[in-house]
Order: sequence, then structure tokens, then C-alpha cells
Amino acid sequence: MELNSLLILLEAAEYLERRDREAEHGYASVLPFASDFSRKKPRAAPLARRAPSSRSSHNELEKHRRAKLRLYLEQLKQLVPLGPDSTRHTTLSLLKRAKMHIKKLEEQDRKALNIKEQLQREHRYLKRRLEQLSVQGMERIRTDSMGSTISTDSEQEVDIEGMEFTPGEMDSIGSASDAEDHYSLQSGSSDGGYTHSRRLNARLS
DNA sequence: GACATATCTCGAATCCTG
DNA sequence: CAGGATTCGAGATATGTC
Repeated sequence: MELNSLLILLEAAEYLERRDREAEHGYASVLPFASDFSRKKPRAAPLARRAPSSRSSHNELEKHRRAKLRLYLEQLKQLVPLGPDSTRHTTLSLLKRAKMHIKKLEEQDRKALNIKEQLQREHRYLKRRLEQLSVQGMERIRTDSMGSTISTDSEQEVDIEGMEFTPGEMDSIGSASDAEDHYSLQSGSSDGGYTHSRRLNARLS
């Protein structure tokens, strides 16, 4: 269904909701939006009636218009989860459900976006951390080859399992954006922060 | 039969186009 | 701006449900 139709239906749902609320308070039960008041004038007595032919064609057009509205409502019904009691739904209940459904989808979208940003930060941080570790490894190789007597052919294991880095620590090893990334990793996620649990095996000679 | 909801009809307001 | 097309609100009527 085109977006315009949905928006129209959503507006209709809000109007009907408001009308219900106002009816509960005993005023303006059948009046349209306040902004529409300017359109409404007291109905004049039917002086000049339309010619029968134009009247019937007008009625026919009205019938088409209602059919079109029904069609849109049917299409809307396909898009909105109606639940188990979907045997009978009034126009009003359908529009209310559609409104709730749209709000739910917007909320899901917002959450997914948050998770995406969180993962992007995590990815940036881990990438930089990996670069730093490989640079450190290369430096150690260089110093070892310059006469150091530290075990020449032994295997050294760098275990960073359970490592956590504070923002201050990040300052010393990376850029400001690194710190920002890591800080958000620890504080931003709902599961209590991100902990490195990876074991990096660095073969050093 | 009372009540709720849908549909029809009509006239007026508004939009659109030449 | 005139006039046809479209949209809207309101009352009447039809239909469904309890």
C-alpha cells in the first residue's frame, strides 16, 4: 500500500481516537478536527437540487470512493498482525491496531540502529587493538634479534583473555576516538560492557 | 429489540484545471 | 475565475450481534 494511504489511515485513527475521548467527556462527539471547523457551515435548506442524472452519477462516484476505502482497509489488514481474534474487526479497531503496529516498528527500528552503532564502535576498537598488538610484536622481534638472550626459539603466548581497558589506558595506546569507542563499549551496552575474551597466540622468536 | 457498525445519499466545501 | 471533480460531514437506512 502506498505510504500516503497509510498516513491518511493513521490520521483517521487518531481522529477516531480523539472523537472517542471527547465523546467520553460529553462534548464535540461528532465534530471533526478543530482545524476543519472553518470548512463547516450550517447546512442550507436544499433549495436547488441537482438534476437526477448528475445526482446518480455522484452517488456512483461516492460508491467507488467507499469501495476504494474498503480496499485500502483490506490491504492494511494484510499488513497488520491482528492476533487470534481476527474473525471480526471494525474499522476503528483495525486503525488502532495499525497505529500500534507502526509505533512498534518504529521502536524496533530505533533499537536496531543502536545495536548497529554499538557493533560498529566495537569493530573499530578491535581493529585498532589488533594493529597495536601486531606493532608491539614486530618491535619485540626487532629488539630480540639485536643480541637479546631471551629464549630464542621458544613460543610465547600473549593471553589477553579477560583483559579490560580503561579509557586512560586507551589514551596511552591509541587515539581519542579509540578511547571513545572503548568507553562506549564498556558503558553503552546493556549487558554490562564488553570484555575481551580472545586469546591471541603470538609466535615470537 | 437494543445497540453497534457499515453503507448510502445528499449537499457543501475545497481542489484542480483550462 | 468558472466550472467540473473530488472530498467531506451528516443524517438515514441496512446489517450484524448479543
